Order: sequence, then C-alpha cells, then structure tokens
Amino acid sequence: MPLTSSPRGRPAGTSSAQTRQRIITAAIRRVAECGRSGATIREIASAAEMTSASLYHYFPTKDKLMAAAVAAAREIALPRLHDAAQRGATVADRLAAVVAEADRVSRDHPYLAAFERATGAASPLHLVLGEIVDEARRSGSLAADVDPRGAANAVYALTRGLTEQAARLSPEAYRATLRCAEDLLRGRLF
Amino acid sequence: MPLTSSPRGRPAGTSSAQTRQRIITAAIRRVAECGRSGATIREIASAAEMTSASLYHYFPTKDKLMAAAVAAAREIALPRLHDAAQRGATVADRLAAVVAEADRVSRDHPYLAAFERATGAASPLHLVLGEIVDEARRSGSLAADVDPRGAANAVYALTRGLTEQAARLSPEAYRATLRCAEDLLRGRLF
DNA sequence: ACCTGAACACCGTTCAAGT
DNA sequence: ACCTGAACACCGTTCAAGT
Repeated sequence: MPLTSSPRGRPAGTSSAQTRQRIITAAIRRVAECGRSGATIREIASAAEMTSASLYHYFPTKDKLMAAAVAAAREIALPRLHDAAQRGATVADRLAAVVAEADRVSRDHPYLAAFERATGAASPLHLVLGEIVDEARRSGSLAADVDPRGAANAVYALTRGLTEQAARLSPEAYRATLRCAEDLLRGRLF
Repeated sequence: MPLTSSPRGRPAGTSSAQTRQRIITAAIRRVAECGRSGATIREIASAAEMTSASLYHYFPTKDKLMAAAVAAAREIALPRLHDAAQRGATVADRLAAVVAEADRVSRDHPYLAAFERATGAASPLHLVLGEIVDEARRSGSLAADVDPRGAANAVYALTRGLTEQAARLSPEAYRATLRCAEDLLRGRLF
C-alpha cells in the first residue's frame, strides 16, 4: 500500500449511529449559517470529516438528510415545551409559558432557531399549542362559538411569525415583541 | 445569413421597460410555483421568451432580479392595505380591516402569497401595521407602558403566520383561523 | 459495511460574437 | 442596445473500485 493513499473503512472507535449523528449535527450548523441551499453536501460532509460520496452511504438525498435534521431538532425542543405547557393556571398562562419556553430553547441552542427558520419546518410548538387549546375547550375556557382548530391555528400563526421575527430583530427588540405577544394572548394589548 | 439562424436584436414593438416587466412577471410566477432556488434563471428567461444570457442584460444577478420582483409585488398590495387602514373607528377595527384586506389581495393575486412566502421578504403589511400602532399610541389607545414597535411587530408576526397558514389550510379552515385571529386582536379569544 | 476519487447532468454567470 | 450559443466553476448525485 502506498503511503500517499487515503484511509479506507470506518475509523476505529466510531459506530454507524455516531457517524449519522455527526452528519446531522454538521447539517444543522451549516444550514443555520448558510441556509438550506447555501449549505452544500460537500461542506456538510467536510464538517463531519468525510467525503460527500461517503455521506450518501448514510442519507440517500439531501432532502432526506434535511428531514432527519428537522426531526432531530424537534426532539430537542418538544420535551421542554411539553413541560412548559403544564405550568400556569389559566389557558393564557399556559400559552404564555410555552411561548416563553420556546424563546429560552432558542437561547440555549443558538443554531436551532436559525435552522428552523431556514428549513421552514412545522415546529413542535404547533403540536403543543393544539393540545392547550383542545384542553381549554374541554374545560370550557374557550367561548363555545369559537372553532377550536381555528383558535389553535391562530395562536400557532402568531408563534410562527414570532420565530421568524426572532431571526430578523435585535435580541432587545425581539424581547419587547414577545412581551406584546403575551399581552395580545391575554387580551390586553389594545 | 443562413435560414437557420435565430433572430437578433430587440423584437419590434417592445420597449426595454416592457421587457423588464415581462421578466419580473415571469419571475413572480415561477418563484411562486417552484420556490426561490427551484425557479431557475433559464426557466424564468424562457417564460419571458428569451435566453438566460439575454436576461442578464436586464438584471446583473438572480438576487437583484428577486429584489426587483419583491419591490414590484409590494407595489401591488401597498395601496390597497393603505386604504383599508383608514376604515374602522377603533384600532382593533382598523387592524382587522387591514388583515381582511390582505386576505382579499391574496385571493385577487393567486401567485402573490406564495411568492411572498417563498421569498420571505418583509411584506407591505409591516409598514401599514406600524402606522396603525403608531397612531394608536398617539391617540392614547395603546397602554402607555407598551412598546409601540414591539406591538407592531407582534401584530405583524400574527399576520405573517396567517399568510403562511393560508397556503397550508383549506379555504374553510383558513376562514375560521382568520375569525379567531380577529378575536385575538380584539382581546376576546381566551 | 464503509470509504474514496472521478464522473454525470444541471445551475448561476460570463463572454465573444452577431444585428 | 439587445440578443445569441458556448463556455466557466460549482452543485447534487452516482458509481466503479478499494479496504
């Protein structure tokens, strides 16, 4: 074997699952930094210390890799949002707690908000908000003539817009926006 | 000159401004249908009845063409939203009128909502909402301790999310969502 | 199974050459 | 000025060949 040849086969001390995770982590970071189309397969592979051809051994297309990254990102936020949904006595309290927790998750995982924004994937927030509104309807906190699905969608629309703004505004301006969004949910903005 | 050669020079009866407009219209449609990266320069040029090389005579890069398309799209919606902002006695009435008019604009220009969503550009809605909230603050309809920029951003976030939902939901479900959004603005959802 | 370099068709963009 | 076909570097993806 010539000394100039590149190493072949799986490096010692790494499992297939670890390699997969390394690729997903690299993908989340690169997509957050450069956007979905700006993050090239070659760069993601390089950040995961392999060739683009090797990456295709783990993910058959860029779309499938993105879907796996979206699912991984969701698993980070979902349990925390679920916990937050338990806090608070009233529906408005719970909604505010979930929105606030979503903000904290963004702070703890700096790449996450930019990644979700770049992919435009449905956030775990939708699920949690739907649950809160459903429960509000069961407990009678929602006016009887209000469509619960419509209410969940409206609140979800608000949070989608907030996530988008988070990437556009300064942290200070975004914090002010969040406070107003909470006032809006509590019915005391205007 | 061989009979097989393609025509050269500007076709008779067209001005430079008309050609520019034709390119922009084609760009809006293709981006709405295929997304920003899915809409290729070659396809946009083809839809505008020219070569991609010719298109570069009018726009130096794809980014500049997209910016021009965004500006053109804005000019469609802005006057109508401005008019709607005059209607209604209270702040909530005016906000609801603008949101409703934005919905009608989307219906009148089927490609527009998808295009704005695909480009992620700041919509003319932002400007109009900012004006309404500023006026609300001057007239004292906004609580003194509320940051007016934050309030405008929060309402804008809601409308951005609504626009996104419009593409995802059935017309019926979207209408229910719009009604709940109005209730939310009026402070009587929860 | 896992990895490689080299190739494929396609993209945004450029350019010499035509009218 | 306006348009063309042909080329450029780069992208996602494939593949024969290595261990």
